[in-house]
Amino acid sequence: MSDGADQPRTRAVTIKDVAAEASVSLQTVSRVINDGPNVSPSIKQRVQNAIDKLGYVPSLAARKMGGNKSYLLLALNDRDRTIEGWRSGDGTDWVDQMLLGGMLKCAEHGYRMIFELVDTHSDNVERAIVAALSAVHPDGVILTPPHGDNPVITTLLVRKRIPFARIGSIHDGEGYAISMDDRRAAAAATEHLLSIGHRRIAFIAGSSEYALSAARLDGYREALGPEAVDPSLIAQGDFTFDSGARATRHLLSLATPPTAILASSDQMALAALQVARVKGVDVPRQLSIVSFDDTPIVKFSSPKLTAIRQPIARMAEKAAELLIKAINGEVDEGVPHVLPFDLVIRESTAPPPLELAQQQS
Amino acid sequence: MSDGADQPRTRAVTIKDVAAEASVSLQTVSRVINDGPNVSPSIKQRVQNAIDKLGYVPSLAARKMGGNKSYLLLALNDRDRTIEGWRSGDGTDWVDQMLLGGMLKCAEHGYRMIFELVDTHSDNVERAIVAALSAVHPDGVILTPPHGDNPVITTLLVRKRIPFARIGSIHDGEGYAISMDDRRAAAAATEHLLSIGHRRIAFIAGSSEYALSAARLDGYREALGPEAVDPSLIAQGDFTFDSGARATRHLLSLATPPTAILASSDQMALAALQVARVKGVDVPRQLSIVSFDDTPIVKFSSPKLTAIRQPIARMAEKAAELLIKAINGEVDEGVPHVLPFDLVIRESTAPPPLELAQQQS
DNA sequence: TTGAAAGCGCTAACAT
DNA sequence: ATGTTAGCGCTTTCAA
Repeated sequence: MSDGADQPRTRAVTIKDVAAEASVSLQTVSRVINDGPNVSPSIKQRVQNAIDKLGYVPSLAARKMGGNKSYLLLALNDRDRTIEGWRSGDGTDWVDQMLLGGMLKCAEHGYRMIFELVDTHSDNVERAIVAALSAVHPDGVILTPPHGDNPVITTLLVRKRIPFARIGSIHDGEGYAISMDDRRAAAAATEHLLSIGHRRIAFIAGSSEYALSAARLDGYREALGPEAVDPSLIAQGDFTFDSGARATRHLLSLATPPTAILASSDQMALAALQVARVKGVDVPRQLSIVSFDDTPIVKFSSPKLTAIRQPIARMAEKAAELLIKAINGEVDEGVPHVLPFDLVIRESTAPPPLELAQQQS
Repeated sequence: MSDGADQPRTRAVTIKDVAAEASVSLQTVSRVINDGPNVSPSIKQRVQNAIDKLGYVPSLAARKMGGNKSYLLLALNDRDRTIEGWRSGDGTDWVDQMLLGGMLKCAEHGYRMIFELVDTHSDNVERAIVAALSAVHPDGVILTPPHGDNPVITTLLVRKRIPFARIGSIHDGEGYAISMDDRRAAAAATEHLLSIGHRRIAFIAGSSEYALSAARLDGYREALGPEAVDPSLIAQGDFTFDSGARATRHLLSLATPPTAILASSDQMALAALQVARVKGVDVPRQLSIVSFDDTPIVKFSSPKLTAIRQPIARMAEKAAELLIKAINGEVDEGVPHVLPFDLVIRESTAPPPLELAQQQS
């Protein structure tokens, strides 16, 4: 095997080359790159020309070594949950949406987002995080559920003085809390159902481990009006398909079954749809269904599901934006950032059967 | 705002600290980290203890600066296509599957995968790639379709002597070609349809920009047998839903329409399904549909689609594995690596209507 | 088998 | 407004 000394191997272009080309010092080039002060327009132009001519791009590693910035944001996702989602092909596009929002925003500012999985359930979460931080040296960290609510992680980050954002985390505290208004979203979905005539609206709650589950339930109650809440129409689920199926079977077997179901996740809504089909209950004519999250699959079911759309990309974008600002010293208030959601009305919601609507009101 | 000089800010643990802790030189620690030769077991153990005690993890940036390895693999994806997929929420999990295979394999070997988008259609692809390479200095690059077939990119990588893998690229040449056997897969799908009695099997081709489109068409032709190929049953698509809908409308309006359709992508198959529904054609009783890719959504359509499953995760895994080996000098032959596919039979395929089957055979 | 010295490409602090 | 110097945390020589 020829040991490639045959070609003069194009050495990488460094700041030195640019400095030589422009006949200035390294430092001046560095100043131009970093948009630093005290560079005369003419020299700046000269350096810029050299950069363009040589196609110079600074090495991230070297920048990190020299200064104290790595131009890296680290996005931490739950390992088990993420891998399980990928393996099962459940159609959840959480990761994609977060890359969409996060990567593009980072790129805008010359940053890069490193995506990493962390095993939360292990008792040495701390070690795992420290390892990632030590290896990557990110300028900021993006925490996704449920990491944003893990005090081991947040206090570690605080101690290390690394700015971080908590996506999907509601409570305030250290780091930027970024979420959508789950309460209002549930209320909006409920109001939509009320507005088209439904009165017996059931709610399938999500796992109580997540703060947003309670928020959604609150929104549902609020929209209904306290006096109109029928506890028998509130079922407990855990976001999974199976739990949704179980809850729906229960609800539909009630003496006076609901005319609409608001499910706290797409999987549970899809389960409701399937149970309804099996029972011969027509959706949406006999039963309306609204789901939460709006992952891709709900657009491909039949009927397509009306859903609350979670603004994941925008949350990731916001997180990146706030962190980059923080890194540059533009400190933002620690106020929770609540992003708008969408209620996407598709085919799974319709007015209730006439006789039932009358009988109820 | 208090300016945190209150806490003694935990300085990062470096190789120096480990050396001091173990009372050895930096170099010895470096040797232990890199599993280098000439370290006595006792010292090695001592150093390892210090590493564990201090929770030391080497900095990627520093390693890159010192040596010539970055422990980074760069995965290049098509910018427009990827973003468009993310924005539209089309349910494609290409990126997820590639992260699944690539990231986990990288992690096994202490590597990291950096995911990056590149605008292929721009005339300065080269500049974009050079920029990414200069910034990241990856030890290897993973090219995804259609990048693996872009000579501008591959020759650049060859010139820079950066090992790379071409996922979904069939032809041999520089870099590791990793693909699934698209020809055999299309043939297998066609054979499945033949075996349950179909004779008029239509094929919706994918965009000719992709080499695999031709391979799939070849497989279809081959399984059918040259003499049985009816050119009017071959329609051109470009992987998108719309193109699939157009092709299907055309096929179903033929004087003697097909009893089965093999579509080169899930989106096109889903489109076929929808067009059939609109036209009142029952799937699978009057029309069978087989799709390519097996993204999550095809499991949630009704009927669920029979599909060829692309082993994306395994291809990414293979790519990472080959590259890491190459980096460590274990050169693999340049032989194309063809990975196995699955034909997942679900609900969208069934024997053709009896009268048609008879009339045809 | 171990250690010491040099340098990777950059930035921060300090000149000028 | 520009240049010079000293590292950053490692690995790669080379020396012992």
